[in-house]
Amino acid sequence: MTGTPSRAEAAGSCDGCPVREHAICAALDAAELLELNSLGRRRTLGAGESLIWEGDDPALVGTVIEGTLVMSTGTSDGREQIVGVVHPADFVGRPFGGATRHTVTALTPARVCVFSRRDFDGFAGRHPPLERKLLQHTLADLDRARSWILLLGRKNAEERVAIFLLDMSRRAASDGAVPGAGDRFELPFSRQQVADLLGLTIETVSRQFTKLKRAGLIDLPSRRAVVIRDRAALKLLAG
Amino acid sequence: MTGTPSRAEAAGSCDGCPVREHAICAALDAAELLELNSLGRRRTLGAGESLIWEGDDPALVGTVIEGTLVMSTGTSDGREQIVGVVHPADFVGRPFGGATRHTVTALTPARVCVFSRRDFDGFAGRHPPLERKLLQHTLADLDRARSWILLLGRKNAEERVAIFLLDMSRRAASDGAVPGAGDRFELPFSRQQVADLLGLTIETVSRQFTKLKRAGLIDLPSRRAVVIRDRAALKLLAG
DNA sequence: CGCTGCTTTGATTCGTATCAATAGCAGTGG
DNA sequence: CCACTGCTATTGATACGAATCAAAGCAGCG
Repeated sequence: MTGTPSRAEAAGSCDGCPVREHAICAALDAAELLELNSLGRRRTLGAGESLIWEGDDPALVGTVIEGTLVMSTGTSDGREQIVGVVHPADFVGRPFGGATRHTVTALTPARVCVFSRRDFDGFAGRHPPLERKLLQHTLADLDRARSWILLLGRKNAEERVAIFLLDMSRRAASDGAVPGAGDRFELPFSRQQVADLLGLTIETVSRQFTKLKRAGLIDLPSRRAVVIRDRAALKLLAG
Repeated sequence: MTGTPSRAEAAGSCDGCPVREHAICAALDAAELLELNSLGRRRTLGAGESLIWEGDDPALVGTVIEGTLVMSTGTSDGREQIVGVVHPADFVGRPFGGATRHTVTALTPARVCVFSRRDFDGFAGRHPPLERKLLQHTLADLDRARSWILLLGRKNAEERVAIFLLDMSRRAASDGAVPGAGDRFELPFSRQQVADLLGLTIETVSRQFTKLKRAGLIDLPSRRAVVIRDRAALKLLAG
């Protein structure tokens, strides 16, 4: 999807940044952007690499430029739960006090525009439009978190997997270059990670995948690839 | 806890408002507060009464002055899930576009300071400190939603109930007039509502309550009353 | 070609839901 | 004051879905 970064982008400027219009930065004009930019830096992450650890302090915040990341927590006895998925243009980290509660890990190679919380808080305080954009992003995150609560509280394994696949498909369609896409995509998640996201075990996820495949609703050409064959039926299962 | 409302408060002014310092209004000075106040009105709700319905539009937003409310959604086949609990000083409703996704219902008699979303959005846009406060509240809500995701995704019935009771106890202690309180409190929830909150059935909740009672960790003097007898043990169960 | 790690599949167990009945409490009217 | 009613909560028996335990299959990679 991304070609070679332009020289300006590589050098850490915001010109040609693919999320310029969608991230909170959209609230800033060129001069302000330059100022904010001088406070932060680009960070590249490999798949599996973590940006922030649970309980981290001094904390980092930032905007995802490229790649998919997850926020996760564990219970004391080792059970894991993914509590949020972070996509390009999403904001990550916890501004305004409070220790970071989650580990943030890249699932795919990723680029993030990061700031120390201190710097970011200060800058945001001087730029209300930025805070307004951040508020809007946060409200959207909260909506997503709440539908996830419904999924985890009241949906069974089949419904969870159906919802997950439709969700992934929608996202693939939205940022896919090809307009007709969305029916065929690569998951950024391993089976275990899908399980950690849906509050299930890897075995249950696997079984549900094969069940959907056998029923002809989806196809699984490779471990990470998914093809939606019968979206309507899938939506029905999603409840 | 509340005496007779002062004449000013009854008339709809903010003087002596019990959440003046904790709600988003804390960001405003006297003059601004007067202006905001002129846009809204007080609404009194009886227990069980709803303030906002799922898919509502024209939408309402506001600040809870007194009482406990819940935000809930249901699946098409009638399963219910509570996706958020709203306490005094909390903000409720969805500003900035997007249809309201949840029904908001009072569990106890409640007073809410309400605005039309349109009016509120406009006012907020002209008052950055208010938006900043709202952002902080929203970030806190998001944190709470995410710990709830962990609970629903990875905790068993016993852990869920233990966490719930400790949570309720903490809240009772924080707004209780008596400083030594927190070990004895009234639940604003029926058993069914506890079940809807914890993603369980009423029978499972009841069984866990009796189990904790028999184990001597809690006491249940009446349907809604709870006494914590062994907080340490309860914390252990909470995981 | 044979590791190594991920995924699928199978057998069984366990926790919670479901179904069904009883018990307790609050309100109502005799 | 007590029977009656309706509602909420508790308790019990059983069923079912997902977890757990265990093994085999499959891809990527030295």
